[in-house]
Amino acid sequence: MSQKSNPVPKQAAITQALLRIVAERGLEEVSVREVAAGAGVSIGTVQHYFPTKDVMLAAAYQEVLRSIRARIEAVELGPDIRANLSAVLAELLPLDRRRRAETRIHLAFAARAASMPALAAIQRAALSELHRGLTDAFALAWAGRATRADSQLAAHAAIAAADGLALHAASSAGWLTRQQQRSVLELTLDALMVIHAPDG
Amino acid sequence: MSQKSNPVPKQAAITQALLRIVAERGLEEVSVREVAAGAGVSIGTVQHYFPTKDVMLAAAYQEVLRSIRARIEAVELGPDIRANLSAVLAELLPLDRRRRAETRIHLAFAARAASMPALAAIQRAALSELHRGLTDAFALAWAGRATRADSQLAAHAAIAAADGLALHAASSAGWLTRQQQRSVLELTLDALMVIHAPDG
Amino acid sequence: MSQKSNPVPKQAAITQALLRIVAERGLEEVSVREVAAGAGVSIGTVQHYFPTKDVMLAAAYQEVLRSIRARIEAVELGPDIRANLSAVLAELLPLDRRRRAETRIHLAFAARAASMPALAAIQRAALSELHRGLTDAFALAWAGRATRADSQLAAHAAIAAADGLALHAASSAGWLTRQQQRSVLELTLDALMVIHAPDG
Amino acid sequence: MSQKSNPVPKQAAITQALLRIVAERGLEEVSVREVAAGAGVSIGTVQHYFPTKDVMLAAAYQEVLRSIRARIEAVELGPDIRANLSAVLAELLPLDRRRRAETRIHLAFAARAASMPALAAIQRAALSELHRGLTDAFALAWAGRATRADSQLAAHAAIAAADGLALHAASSAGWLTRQQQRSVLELTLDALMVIHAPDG
DNA sequence: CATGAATGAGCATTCATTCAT
DNA sequence: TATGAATGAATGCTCATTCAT
Repeated sequence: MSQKSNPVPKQAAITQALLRIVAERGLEEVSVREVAAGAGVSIGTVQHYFPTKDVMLAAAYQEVLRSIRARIEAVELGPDIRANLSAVLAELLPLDRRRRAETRIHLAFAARAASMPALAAIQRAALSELHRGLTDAFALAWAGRATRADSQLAAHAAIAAADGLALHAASSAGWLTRQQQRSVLELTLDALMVIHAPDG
Repeated sequence: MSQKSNPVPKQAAITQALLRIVAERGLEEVSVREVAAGAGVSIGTVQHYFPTKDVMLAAAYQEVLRSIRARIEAVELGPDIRANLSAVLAELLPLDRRRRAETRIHLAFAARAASMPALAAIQRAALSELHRGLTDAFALAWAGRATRADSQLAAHAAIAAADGLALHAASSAGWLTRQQQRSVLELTLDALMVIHAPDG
Repeated sequence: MSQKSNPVPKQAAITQALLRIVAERGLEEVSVREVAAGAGVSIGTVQHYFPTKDVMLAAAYQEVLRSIRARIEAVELGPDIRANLSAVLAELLPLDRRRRAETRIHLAFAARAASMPALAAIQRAALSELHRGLTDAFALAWAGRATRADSQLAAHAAIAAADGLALHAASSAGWLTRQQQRSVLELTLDALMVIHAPDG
Repeated sequence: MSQKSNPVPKQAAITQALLRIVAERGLEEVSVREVAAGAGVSIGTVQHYFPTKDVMLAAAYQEVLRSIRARIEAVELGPDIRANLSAVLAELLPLDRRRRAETRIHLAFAARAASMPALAAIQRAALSELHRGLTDAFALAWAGRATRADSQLAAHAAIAAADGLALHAASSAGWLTRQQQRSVLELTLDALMVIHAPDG
């Protein structure tokens, strides 16, 4: 069609279409048919790029995790570690349209990962990277006052808090307001920080 | 109807078969056929009790939540509130075979609830009940030193922590050992309690 | 329920419900379920009165033919044979709400009769009776000027004309206005009568 | 595609199989499975060409009407209009094996058209075309002695007579012999022609 | 690189019917 | 007389996938 570049490479159009369906209707509504229609290509084309549905799902999951990671990396980090933690973890909460979509997608894949080892591996890698960053942050904040193991545990607690909130917000629509999500996250982070506070 | 008793009422056999499939293979593997086979009844019988698949899913979800609630209510509560909180929330973690199955089921339904309002309503009711109990516990522990709102927030944080851990453990097999799950939960509860501690 | 009489005997309620479904949605939409629901009785009750669906269909067909025959017999016959013919055959055309329903029902059963001998036999009996009456009418009108065979043929032609019009009107909604149906029927009867007219 | 020719294109094989089932066992016995088996293709293939059953039915109906029209157009027309009318309308009567099949099919679809507007539209178009031709024939026969409206009415009467006879013959097996069908059609046409005969 | 014909297993659901009460 | 539990075959349809072009 276009003489030079492909403004939206088909492969990307396909994963984006898939993620749109997951966000709007859930992972169980994803079919090769629907994805092809959503991407404006033929079924054959979808399967040219992704030989099986599982491969397509894995690619889409990679894609959404890449997107979340990019957003986290884009967070402006300052000298206040506590504020940095808040800012980073807030990116995991469904606080705006985009994050709401991502959370739904993430939740859907997380649930499916429970019975699809390939997805579980992808997720573990993403969790691992985030956990490393948070551990470093806690270690820095508690410089000298806590062990590496303490920081790792706190990092686990922080991610669990954020993902737990995201889970509740995404699956029980209306259960937690945006304000409540923020407050609970702040509360948990405050509480965790206090444990090894200078005069704790 | 029958003079004595129905050793395993068919309706219960059907929901149990459904939950077994969810635990072993995931919610997306649930089909009326499989459920009927698993329950040892005909397809027609399944649909005599549950006119549509959605009704069947909702009934099964109710059932698993009832089961979790029953386990929580069976927890021996003592005078030590902090210990009670641990014991109750540990019931949400996949620490043994039974709880692992329940967590997978719960996660699967929670994800689907994101696009099935009927399931979301069921879940909200269950969350609400648990939240009330935890709020009371925090309020009792902090008697006089914190507002009701403080207790409610802490309760949200505690459930989020437990469900976040359960989510990670269930979906990223191997990411968190049982010991880590326990430690992180204890850490979070300790941290939350400290906030309004007598000499905090 | 009612202490004394059954205001609407269930058997009749069932056939009436069936005929209502045929008129509104077609014979292929008739199922034991729907009929039971429409009659306000249980499926078991329907099958108590009509052991199989075919029996139920036959009974309903008998019923609608009985109803048509009753209407024909209720036609006020006068000394003018030509007028009587018009009046009788007009009862077969879907000229008002009631006759429209009956025509649809009749057409549906006639079509099915092509592959259900039991229904064909019922229909043949009804046609036979009507044909006898019309033959007599033509014979009377043509007294002495035509053979019995001529009258029989004319009777066949008259019924065919009326049923053909009813077929077109019922199956091709909008193809023939009520006025057109009447005019075509009159034209055909006029034409048939003329053949052996006194000075033909 | 194929270098030479597709001896029996699958699409046609499918409609033919469907029509065979209708002729032999009735429209209510048509199922996608049976049609696929009858056409010697897979279920998936049937639904590749006809996404829904209704689309398949409509296509088959178009096909049978096309076939009837082709037979009518193949009738050798001569200078004798009255004879032409006979010849054309006789094509609508189930006088031989082929026409018997077509009549059964036509009747089945006509009945279903009463509750399927899509089929009704198809039928109306076919009726319209036939009606136009017959109107022209009557007009020609009555040149100068009758209005266009007279001819239209007579055309309606002629089609109604033929379709009425076909209806009776197809649905009440044995009710009308082939000879009777012919005689009644001739009688009706004679009668209609006489009305505006030169010395009528 | 991209298409779409073709497949057949699988899906949820509806069906008429049997049977015990 | 009337019910509804139970059955299992059959329904229209969607599915992921293969393959020839």
